[in-house]
Amino acid sequence: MVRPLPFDPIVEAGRQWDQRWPGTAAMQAATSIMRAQQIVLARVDDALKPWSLTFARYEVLVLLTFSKEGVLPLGKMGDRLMLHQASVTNLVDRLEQQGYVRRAPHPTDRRTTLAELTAEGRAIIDEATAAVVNASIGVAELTKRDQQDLHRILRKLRAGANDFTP
Amino acid sequence: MVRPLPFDPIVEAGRQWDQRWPGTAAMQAATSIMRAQQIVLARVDDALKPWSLTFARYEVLVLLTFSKEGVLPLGKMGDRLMLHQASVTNLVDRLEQQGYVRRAPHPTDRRTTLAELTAEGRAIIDEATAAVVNASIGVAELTKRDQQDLHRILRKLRAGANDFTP
DNA sequence: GGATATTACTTGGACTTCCAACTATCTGTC
DNA sequence: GACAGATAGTTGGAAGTCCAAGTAATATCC
Repeated sequence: MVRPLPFDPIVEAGRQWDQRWPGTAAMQAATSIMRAQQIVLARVDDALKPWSLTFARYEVLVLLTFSKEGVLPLGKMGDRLMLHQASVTNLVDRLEQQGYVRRAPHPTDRRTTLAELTAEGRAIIDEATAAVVNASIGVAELTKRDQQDLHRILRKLRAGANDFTP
Repeated sequence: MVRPLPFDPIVEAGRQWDQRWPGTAAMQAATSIMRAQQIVLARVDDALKPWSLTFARYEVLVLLTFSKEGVLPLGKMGDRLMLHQASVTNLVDRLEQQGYVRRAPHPTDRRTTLAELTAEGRAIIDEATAAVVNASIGVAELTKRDQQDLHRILRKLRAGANDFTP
């Protein structure tokens, strides 16, 4: 738990930074992103507690739901979630232990492992999503306009990081 | 390393989400924040490699630089950096091992531990900051206007999370 | 003044992320 | 067809984050 301050620490940091170094606006933007991520993560994780899920594992389930059969190769999931392969292995390990997902061999490529939604996994997604939506996906304070602006601005960042070819 | 996709995975996720659940804009905003944090973190961490620093530990050093004597209680650093006390303990442990910081007892309150910049810590900050600024603090693609908009929008989120009393 | 509550920090454990190294399998080339 | 290189996934280790519990010291309150 973090105690509230009588001032905005990022604004205050900007004041100090400005006296020494260039790039104050960039520093404040970067720091804001770091902090916003912490907030969203904590809120969504909290909303997912009833299913012992985290945002990371929840995203894996959602992605599987998006695929027709509820089945995807681990590698493809890493690409879509922009996660390292090792992270996907870890998340699928845990989801498998929880019974939400099972591993299955790929029918033709024996290097590939498929992750497949179990009946239970499929059963809880709508419930869990309702909870996440009810928590405004962690961004309750933002208007729809704010949310869209955020997406638009951060898309530039992601494009520059080679997340996709525009 | 993550392979670039032929489409924007967040836009694509929005398309799929929209067919099932409400709150697509919020989902895209939240996901964008999560991904942006990853990008900024990776870039700044990379810029700090020459000093074996990470963004997290670098922020501790910067905060100490902002204080007149280069000395702060660990608890106060946690408040300002919006980090759990255990995280501060961890970061100061590592910075102490690296010789950038040393622990000192508080003159009057024996519960309190102070973190103090060493000469070496003080010596590298400007260099390291130059590298971080040179990396645009991870947000090179954003105009100053974008950076300010981001800060302004995310401030609402932070205010709602009780980071400060406005 | 002494019991109780609060505060400051540390420790151990859980989780996520990454990297580097490793195994297994497939692909492409000669 | 065989060998070199690419690809898929796992493992082990490092880092950062949090929580919960524990220790020590200070504050508060009757």
